[in-house]
Amino acid sequence: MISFEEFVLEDDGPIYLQIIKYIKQGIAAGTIGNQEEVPSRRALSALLGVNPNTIQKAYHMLEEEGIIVSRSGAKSFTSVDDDAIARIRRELLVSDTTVWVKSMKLLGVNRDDAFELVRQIWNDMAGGEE
Amino acid sequence: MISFEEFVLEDDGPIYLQIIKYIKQGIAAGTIGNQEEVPSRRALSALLGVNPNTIQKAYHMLEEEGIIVSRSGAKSFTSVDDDAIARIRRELLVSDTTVWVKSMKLLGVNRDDAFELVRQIWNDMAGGEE
Amino acid sequence: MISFEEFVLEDDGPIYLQIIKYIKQGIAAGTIGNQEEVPSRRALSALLGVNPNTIQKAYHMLEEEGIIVSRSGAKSFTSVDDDAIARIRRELLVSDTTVWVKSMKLLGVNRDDAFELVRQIWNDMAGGEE
Amino acid sequence: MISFEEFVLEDDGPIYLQIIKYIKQGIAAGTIGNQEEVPSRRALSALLGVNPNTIQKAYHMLEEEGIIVSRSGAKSFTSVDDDAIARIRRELLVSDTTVWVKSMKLLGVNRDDAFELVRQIWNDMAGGEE
DNA sequence: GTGGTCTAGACCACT
DNA sequence: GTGGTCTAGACCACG
Repeated sequence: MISFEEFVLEDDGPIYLQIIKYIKQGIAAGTIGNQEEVPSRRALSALLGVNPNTIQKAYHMLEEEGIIVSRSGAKSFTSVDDDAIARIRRELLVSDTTVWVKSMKLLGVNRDDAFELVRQIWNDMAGGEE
Repeated sequence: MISFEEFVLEDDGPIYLQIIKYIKQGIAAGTIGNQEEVPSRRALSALLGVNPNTIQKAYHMLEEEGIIVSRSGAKSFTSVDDDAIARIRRELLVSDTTVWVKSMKLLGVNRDDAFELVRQIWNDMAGGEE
Repeated sequence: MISFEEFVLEDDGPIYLQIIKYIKQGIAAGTIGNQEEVPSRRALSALLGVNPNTIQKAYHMLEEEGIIVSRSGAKSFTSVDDDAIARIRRELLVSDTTVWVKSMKLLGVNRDDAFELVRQIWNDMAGGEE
Repeated sequence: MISFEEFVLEDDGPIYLQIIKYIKQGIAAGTIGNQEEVPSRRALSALLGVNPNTIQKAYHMLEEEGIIVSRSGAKSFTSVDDDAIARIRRELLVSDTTVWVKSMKLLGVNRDDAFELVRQIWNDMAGGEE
């Protein structure tokens, strides 16, 4: 069963996109495996405090991407082979890093200063690889 | 006069927020100084190809934050002292970098691999410091 | 025993309403008589390939209308006198035909062209009187 | 401008399908022409007493069928050439007539009796071709 | 309990 | 004012 304990709802963009990104990140990180059970619309709706329809929209788009499969009346599961995982992982790595690099350039920071800033922040944060 | 040459319109979120963020980043980067003239609503509307109302909305919110003020008829100017600039800059640097580091850790990327990925992407992008 | 051989499941509206309409039409047509046995929930569920709850819902509404009643244990039977049959039949004939005539008039079809269209379609369809 | 004076909201099926059918019938009957203005979402929403989003759904599906064209911020218009009109007309004629024929067969009415019933009802109704 | 669909209301960008 | 999108709540069929 996919856990949403780590999920925090931002008020940045559409909620359904935040959910999609969270699941993709989990798959790319290996936290979410293949044929893993997905929380029901109602359960996740109650947990996150959003409307079931919003969850439905996120799941529906993931289903169109082939990342989860749903059958009416039955539970839903992930469906990701190794190729799909690699594709999702690369997609997230490039998009997130591009956003950050763009921000650094806009702030007039050169690459070495940016790396130095990362070194200061990286170790202060918990979790992940060291 | 504030330049919008570096500005690229994304289809992420509301346009007026993108404009606000661009100006704040410019101030933080030092490319936009104090008492610098802001393009007229009409001119910026034509340059970016967006509706004048959208520009008006962005300027209005910046005025409420005290970041731009209207003087001498129709022209508007920035209004930020050095302390404000330094504060905004540090805030943006830390928050954007923290977001990216968090994402890399979620994806299980170690620091050296993350740096290597940045090196690949940094030079492929136009603009900013080299 | 009511036969469901002629029944075809559409994807128009709620299934339980389709079942109710089918039985009412059968009564109006005379193919379903008074005190005729109704298939068990389980049997009809298996025959139509729909969920037993859906059958239950249809039967429950028919019971509330007094059209079927439960007798002698689990078996259910129809309960309609001749006057009721004639009234239902006339209602269905007039309402369905009125709907069709209204549609033809809206489309600007005269009566003879409408009849010619019916002749083309009537024979292509299976079942019913020839 | 398309008129909705003749439109009556049934509680049969989905509202957006009723709206789609009404517009298609108008096009097939010649009541609605090419390049004719379509009521705005808000205006039709207020007139029919339904949510603007329901109108939006109907219009969106009509746009996917190429029957109306919409531009953001501008009014919407129909877009139907003679071929499209003929296609829509045939589609409605066959589907409506098929429904009626199916109903008559289920009620055990033969073709001649059905025709006689139509003759009784046809002239009692106002409008359309005589 | 499950997933799927329809209707409702608010917000955004644009003319 | 216009069209487009996001979130919300209720209902239906199904296991």
